[in-house]
Amino acid sequence: MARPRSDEKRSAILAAAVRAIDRHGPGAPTALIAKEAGVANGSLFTYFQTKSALFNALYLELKRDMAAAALAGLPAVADLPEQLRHVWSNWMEWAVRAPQKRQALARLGVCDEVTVTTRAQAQRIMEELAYRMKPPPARGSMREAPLAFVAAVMNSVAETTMDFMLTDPAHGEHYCQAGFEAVWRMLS
Amino acid sequence: MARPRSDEKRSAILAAAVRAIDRHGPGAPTALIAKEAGVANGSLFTYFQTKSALFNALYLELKRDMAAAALAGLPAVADLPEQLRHVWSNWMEWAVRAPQKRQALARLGVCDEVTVTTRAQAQRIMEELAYRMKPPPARGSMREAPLAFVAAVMNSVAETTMDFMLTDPAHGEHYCQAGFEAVWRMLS
Amino acid sequence: MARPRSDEKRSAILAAAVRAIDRHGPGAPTALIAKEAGVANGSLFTYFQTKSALFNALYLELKRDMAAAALAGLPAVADLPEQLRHVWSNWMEWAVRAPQKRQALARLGVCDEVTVTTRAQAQRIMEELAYRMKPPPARGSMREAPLAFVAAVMNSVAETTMDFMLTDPAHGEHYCQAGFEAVWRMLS
Amino acid sequence: MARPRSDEKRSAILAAAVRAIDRHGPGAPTALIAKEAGVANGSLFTYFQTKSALFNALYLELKRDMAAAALAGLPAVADLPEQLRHVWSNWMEWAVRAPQKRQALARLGVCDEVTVTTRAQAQRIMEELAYRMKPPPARGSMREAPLAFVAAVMNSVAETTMDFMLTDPAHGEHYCQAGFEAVWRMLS
DNA sequence: CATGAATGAGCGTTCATTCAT
DNA sequence: GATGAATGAACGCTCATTCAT
Repeated sequence: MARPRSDEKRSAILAAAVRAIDRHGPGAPTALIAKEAGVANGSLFTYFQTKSALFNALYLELKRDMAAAALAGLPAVADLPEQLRHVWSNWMEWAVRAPQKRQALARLGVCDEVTVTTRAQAQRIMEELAYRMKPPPARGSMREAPLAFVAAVMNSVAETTMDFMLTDPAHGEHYCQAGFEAVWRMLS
Repeated sequence: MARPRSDEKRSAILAAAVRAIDRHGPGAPTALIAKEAGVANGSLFTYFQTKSALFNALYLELKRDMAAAALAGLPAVADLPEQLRHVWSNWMEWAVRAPQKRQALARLGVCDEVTVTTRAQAQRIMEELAYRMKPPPARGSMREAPLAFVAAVMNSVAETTMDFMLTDPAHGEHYCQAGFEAVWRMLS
Repeated sequence: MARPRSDEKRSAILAAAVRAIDRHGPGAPTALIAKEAGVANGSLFTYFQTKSALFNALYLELKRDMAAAALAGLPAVADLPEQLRHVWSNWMEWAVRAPQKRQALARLGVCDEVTVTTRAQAQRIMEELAYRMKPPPARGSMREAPLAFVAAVMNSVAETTMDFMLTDPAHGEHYCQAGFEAVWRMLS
Repeated sequence: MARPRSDEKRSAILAAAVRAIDRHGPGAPTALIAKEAGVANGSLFTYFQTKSALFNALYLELKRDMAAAALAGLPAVADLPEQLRHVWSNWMEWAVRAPQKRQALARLGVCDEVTVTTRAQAQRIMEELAYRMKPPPARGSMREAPLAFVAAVMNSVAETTMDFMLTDPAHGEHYCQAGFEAVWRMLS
């Protein structure tokens, strides 16, 4: 099957899915997503074979988006802690800037429709983040933990931090700081 | 008085719900839950006014169960690190012993049917855990973070650790150890 | 089967049914009726074998109540028009005084659960009213109409009049008058 | 454009609803209506958002149908009584010709799902009938009654007459006559 | 390819009636 | 007899997916 006509429509569907999942969770009807995207009900299935396929694609897209944001503008020359802080800030800022994406991603993360395969791909994306943030292991037993575990822990702390930043924006900076410190200690 | 409402049936429904949510997520049909519990479809609604009510009750029950397991047999006299390690071990063991409960709890935690009120109650339960584990803050900026945030971060690391322990049981002990160390460093 | 214990309970159920049907129509749950009557769910079925049986009994009771009210205090010696006006006034006053009964009766009148047998019995009750109101037929073709038809027409005009009196109480007297006049002309 | 919404199907649903309501009252299951209309269960909801919406639309449609039938072929030049008799005959004939519609309309008329708004629209339709039948008020107190009341009374007598015509068709003509006379006297 | 009507299995919940206590 | 929990068929409505246009 040739690639469907319009990349624009594909993107519109993905963007609409973000908003729909943010508001209604993974139970958001495909009809609603299509409507928000400005395409017909059935057209959604031209671009994604099933609702699951859409969700899997979206999950990866959001992970990539998040990772790219976190790594954006990374100063090549800077001492390690500064780099780490930069990545962390970027990451948290992404969540604050695009709360719908953040929420959609969180909801997709726990939804059965996202397959193990997809999750594995996503993990690989995240491991790069972890890799960049991980200092040379000096001591402690976390150093022997597989990268996947480190990445997952880091990610879960990040998620929690984002939650608090979004729920209580007045102290956003404070949570951001505390979250970073937690991760930093964990890793060092 | 007529046949009294049976605690046994109530428990059977809750237990059935655990299994059903473990397998099918919060979308698990009430009919399935009832069937697994060995009661009629409509009887479920004698014990819980709505599916939501059932889920909220179950969420609290599972949190309480988990907290109780974590705090079980806490040695009164022991130095702090030992106590912490004990709690952490209990906690992880609970997840390994009752993976369905663990999974159901995780799924309920991200489901819209669980209300803010219920979450607030649950948080209070978990804060006790955090309180017991929290060492006297000596330095660092985590010390100024509200207890809720500390509890949430700790919980998220625990969840991640459980995931790895359940997915890769062969290295369960290793993850348990690494997770503990992460939390320990974070807090100290 | 002996008559059930308490006539009081039977009456309480009937009275509760009036209120429930007034508010919810014939779809009112038996459980609600029982609750309003202050008896247990199942007890209702000790006094009335089925919901239908309850409704049929209530229908007759209300018709009787209405007819009795209409004929109450009928002056033995008075010219015909005066008697008729008296009956009509009584009738309308009943509706105004007991709007729930009136509404319940109206709702039961169009409900399938009330059987033809019951309706026939009710008609006999109403025919007495018609008989008392019917002047000696002098002319016109209504004179040849069967009493049942006359009674039914009279009843339908009365129902309509009641509706307007209850909906627009400010002009109640006016509608009462106009309704009476309509019936009077019809019959004379 | 995709398959357009079919007026044929819409009509089939309305017609099926007439039959279903005639037989089972407003409690008729939507599934039954859909089946009788030869469409899928869910298709009914493509044409009418809810069961209530269907009932409201049907109520208006039937009222319009009835009014149109009553006014059909009204001789332009004829003395007043003759015109009135013509309308009345048409009206009664409609009931005899389409007893299911008549019955469905009667049942819908007392059903809570038909809203006040719909009833108001229906009243406007019926007032035209009343207007055409109302002779120039010469005397009596009905002349001061609002048109709505006159229309309602006329309608209720018509309904009663229809009932007798349908229940006892052998004397249909007789009831038709007597009903007309009743209305005529009432109004004149 | 785009459209949106058509499909029908599936869901949460209700309720008349029964029956264990 | 009184109670109210138990039952399970039934209902209105949704929604992923298909397919006629």
